[in-house]
Amino acid sequence: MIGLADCNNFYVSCERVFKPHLKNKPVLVLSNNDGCVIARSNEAKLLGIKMGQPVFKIRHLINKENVKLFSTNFPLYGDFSSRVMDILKSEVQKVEVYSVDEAFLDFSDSASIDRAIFIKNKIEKWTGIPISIGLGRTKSLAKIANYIAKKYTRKGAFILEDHLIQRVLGNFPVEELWGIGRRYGNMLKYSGVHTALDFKNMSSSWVKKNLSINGLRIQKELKGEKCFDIELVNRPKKNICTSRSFSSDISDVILLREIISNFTNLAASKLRKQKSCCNRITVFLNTNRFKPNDRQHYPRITLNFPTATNDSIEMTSMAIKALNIVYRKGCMYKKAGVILQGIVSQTEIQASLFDNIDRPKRKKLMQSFDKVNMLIGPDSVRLASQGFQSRWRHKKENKSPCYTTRFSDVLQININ
DNA sequence: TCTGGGGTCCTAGGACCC
DNA sequence: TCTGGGGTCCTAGGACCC
Repeated sequence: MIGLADCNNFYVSCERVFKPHLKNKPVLVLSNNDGCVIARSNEAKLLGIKMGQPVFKIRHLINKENVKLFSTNFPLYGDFSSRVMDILKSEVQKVEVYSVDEAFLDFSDSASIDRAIFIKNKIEKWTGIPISIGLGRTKSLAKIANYIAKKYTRKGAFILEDHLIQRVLGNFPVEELWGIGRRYGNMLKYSGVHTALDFKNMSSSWVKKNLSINGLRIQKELKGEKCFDIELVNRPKKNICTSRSFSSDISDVILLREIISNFTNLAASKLRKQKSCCNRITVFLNTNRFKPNDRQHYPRITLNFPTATNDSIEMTSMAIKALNIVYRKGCMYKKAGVILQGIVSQTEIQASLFDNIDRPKRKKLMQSFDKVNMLIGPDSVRLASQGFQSRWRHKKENKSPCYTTRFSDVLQININ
């Protein structure tokens, strides 16, 4: 059996740990710039607030129902995530950390509802984060079991045993299946496939033709045939992207250079962290698509490095070169980003005959760069091109303290 | 006024090779 | 009548995930 542990309303739950009076109250966590809803408490879901909804469209509801808002606080969520994962790893031998709030667990040694409930309770007691655990023969079935555990059980745990599969699938909406998104969901319903059971009974060749190989795998998994294994090593990323929307529109090329320089440096440090180099860099800009009367421009350009690199200086000058090519004067840009591609391990680099950079020296420089920034804080050492302006940075008006990752934010308790 | 960020995989088609 | 066969690599676009 495979288990899926999934934290309930994860970001909201993290915020509630230090604000227990918000239990049973409607709470939202907002995206960067406090623009969209990215996490909702159950109470907020009941008010009809949707995932991804722009905040300004539900402002009246927020005021009327006294919904509590939080800006994102990723250091806090990241820290809680690793605490939860550590507990899971102490209870189960093989754990695949699937996302910030989800993990697949190998229950092949012993799968019982009591064991699942024990783990769930331990996590809640030790971290304050509520979690649900679902068990099934395959990852896809475990996902379904988790959905039921979360929605229909009190204990927060559920085992999808063989004799239940027929009935459960018959009542499970096809668009809720793992790997079936909105497009496929609509297409399936249009073809008369409404439940997971309908999907399971479709002809495999039709599924393969219309939903490609991955659709076929999902179908097999519903039949109990394992197609996705638990993966224990986290594979290095094949693409690394750093992008942001700005708090206001920007047309100033000098400022855009600073922004692109900052994005490139962030991406480069992610690249070095996983001990990789990249062969290509893409720079893109977007104007504000919600202002159709403004001049629209969505340029993107990819430049190749002569030799795969993870050197911030080399990468930044390439990125700025790219920006200078695509930038159009007079356009108001709302978002920009940098994507690194052609990622290879730093030990497998094809050297170039015409390379004129002193690689060993630069490597040492980057190592010191990273070390200082790790010890003193991000961007303590930076390239001059990164600048010091901050007017493009995010609006975060409701950010909670970093209770668990910053000494100055640690809670103080007065004992009388 | 105001609309997130970071990923993966698959497929088709074009350019190229012998 | 009749115009080969078998590959690789790369990229863009489209689907999906959290």
